[in-house]
Amino acid sequence: MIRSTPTLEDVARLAGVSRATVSRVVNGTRNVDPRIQETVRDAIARTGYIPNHAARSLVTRRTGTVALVISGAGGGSDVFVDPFFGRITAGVVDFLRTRGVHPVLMLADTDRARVEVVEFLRQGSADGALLVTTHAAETLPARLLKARVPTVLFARPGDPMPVSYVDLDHQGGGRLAAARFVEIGRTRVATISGPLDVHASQDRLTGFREAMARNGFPYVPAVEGGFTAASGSAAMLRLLDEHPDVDGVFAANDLMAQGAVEVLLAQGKRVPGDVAVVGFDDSAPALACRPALTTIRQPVELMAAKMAEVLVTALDDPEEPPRSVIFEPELVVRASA
Amino acid sequence: MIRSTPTLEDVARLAGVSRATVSRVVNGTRNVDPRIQETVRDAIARTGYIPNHAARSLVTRRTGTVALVISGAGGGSDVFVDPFFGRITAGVVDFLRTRGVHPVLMLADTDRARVEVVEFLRQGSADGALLVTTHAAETLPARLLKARVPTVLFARPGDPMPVSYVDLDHQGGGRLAAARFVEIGRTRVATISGPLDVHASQDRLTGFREAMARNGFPYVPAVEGGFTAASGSAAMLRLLDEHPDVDGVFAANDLMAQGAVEVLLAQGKRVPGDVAVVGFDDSAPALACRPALTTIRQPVELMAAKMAEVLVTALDDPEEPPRSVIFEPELVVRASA
DNA sequence: GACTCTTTGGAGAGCGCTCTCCAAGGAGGT
DNA sequence: ACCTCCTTGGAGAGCGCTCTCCAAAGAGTC
Repeated sequence: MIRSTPTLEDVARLAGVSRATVSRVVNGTRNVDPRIQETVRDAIARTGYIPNHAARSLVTRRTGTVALVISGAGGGSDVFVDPFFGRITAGVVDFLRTRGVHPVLMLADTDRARVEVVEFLRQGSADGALLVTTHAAETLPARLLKARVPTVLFARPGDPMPVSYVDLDHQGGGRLAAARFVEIGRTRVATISGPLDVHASQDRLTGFREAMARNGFPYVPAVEGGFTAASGSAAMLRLLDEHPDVDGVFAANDLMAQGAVEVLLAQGKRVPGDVAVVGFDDSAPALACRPALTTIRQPVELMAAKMAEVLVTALDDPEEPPRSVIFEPELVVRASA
Repeated sequence: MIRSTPTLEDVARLAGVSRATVSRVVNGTRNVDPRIQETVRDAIARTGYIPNHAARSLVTRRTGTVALVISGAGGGSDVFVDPFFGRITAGVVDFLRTRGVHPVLMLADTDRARVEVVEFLRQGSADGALLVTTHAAETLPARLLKARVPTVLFARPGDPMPVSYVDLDHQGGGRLAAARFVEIGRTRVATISGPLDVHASQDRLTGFREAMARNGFPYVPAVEGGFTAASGSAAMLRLLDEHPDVDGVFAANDLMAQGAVEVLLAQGKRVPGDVAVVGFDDSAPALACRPALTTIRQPVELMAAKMAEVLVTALDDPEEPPRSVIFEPELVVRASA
């Protein structure tokens, strides 16, 4: 028997009712006589019927999927091994699965890729976009907005625009780090910042410096890193060269902190004895590092889940105005500071 | 102007041709007079036309997406922070994007989720499935096969069945590790295996033991771990307790090796001076570990890309018989052994 | 110049579903 | 007993696209 997949029509015929009725029991719209429902369900089971997704979304204009767009500067698919994006994915998937929505993974690392993302959304392959972007200069938010694609960003957009987003109070995070150094009496602190074309990096740096200034330390040396362990090591080397007497280092993420600790240890410094180190994120490397990192916790999974929630809500009510949700960071004291 | 998205019909009217002709120039099927093509393209540009995906796939029976299914035992979305899955994702995305195919992420950690995966595929939401499964008892391959869903597995199926897959020669990997210990003259080696309900774990263990036996070491103590750093530490502790004189440890993945090294160092042993450690995978932790891990490299990205390639090929030619591609592991010598 | 063959545009039939509208029948009110 | 209202099933019109089939016109052949 070469039966192709059964359609609504087949089920209706077998149950002796109309297509509309079968559709009603499948979707639970409107009342259907319980006995007829029974008959229909039976027919569905017997035929092994399953609704065709394309046909359905052709008329409903809904696909039940959203695009999860990762916009790296040019890192390509390397981003997937970054624990930060892993945590985002986890948070997004965790929320979406409860709503029967599926994420399709897209990379927006080249202009060609960006165009493809917009086309993907415009042709209705997904109902909306979750955009994880770090660089302030990213053009995708504006393009998506123009194409009227429901979008929620992870991190506020480079230029102010009417779009929903979730974000962290990065300045607050910087202040938390500063407070820790003050608390443990460090007086010669420096910082390894993230890439300065990233809002979050700037904010962490600003918050840190301002809080230090308010505590009587007008100048905090800073070296720019690239959010990788290697860049953290390099930055630490430079810092040590220019300020050999440094006794506290705030790194703008855990990976860089890890790199810094390694250099410090290799140079015979004790951590936190000689130099205290504070990281940022509280991701896996913070725990794996020796000594374990004191860090500023960013609830990435929660933020990602919220981002998904905001999108799904917006999808259900397109009239809703854009929303922003800002999360608060938290100091996690471990061994390094 | 409240224009809804333009359709083929709109473009056709504007260009003064039929729907079929516009469809032809959009899809590049059949010849169309260059001048008419010009007119049509112009009309497309003027209207901002973009093909509707649902309508198209309703008739073509193709969606241009595949499901990337991660089947964890019950770990939930934590898997996304595991560098192993990150590497798989990277490899898959890297290949698929060159072919204009998009992966939708799905978790199959509960039976309910497994049913949803099968339904998702059956209703034609995706053209095929990439299934990353470790546990030999996973039922999804069989279900997918029964539903006639084009599928490619990462790791061979628990029970032999006509399905395509990519895999690593895990036994060969175990042998490579054994050879290293023999080469550096270790005589009291033990191993921390992965979960034994995972084929790969069994194979690595078997390969390792057999090779050691062939070199005159009939018995290799083994403790079962769970592929996490913590489980590696726990296993090392037990091993040390039962065999205090151990001078070589083969851990079935880098994460566990990392955990083991930590315990060793904490107990005052030198690595590799007193105890040499060999990991498996060659993922990020192998490099981050101090000392850097000597490990068995598994080309995960390549394997994942191949998995995607095999699926895409099968999609284009459904008659093609199942294929299996086995990759060879490689010894990477660093500091720990 | 009549023929066949090739090229290319148009017409129209679906793909499988949802949803609006209509009709039939039963319940309730007077 | 009549009328209105509510409930519920069916008919049928699309949703936007592809693709087969047909026709017209041009090219080539003898």
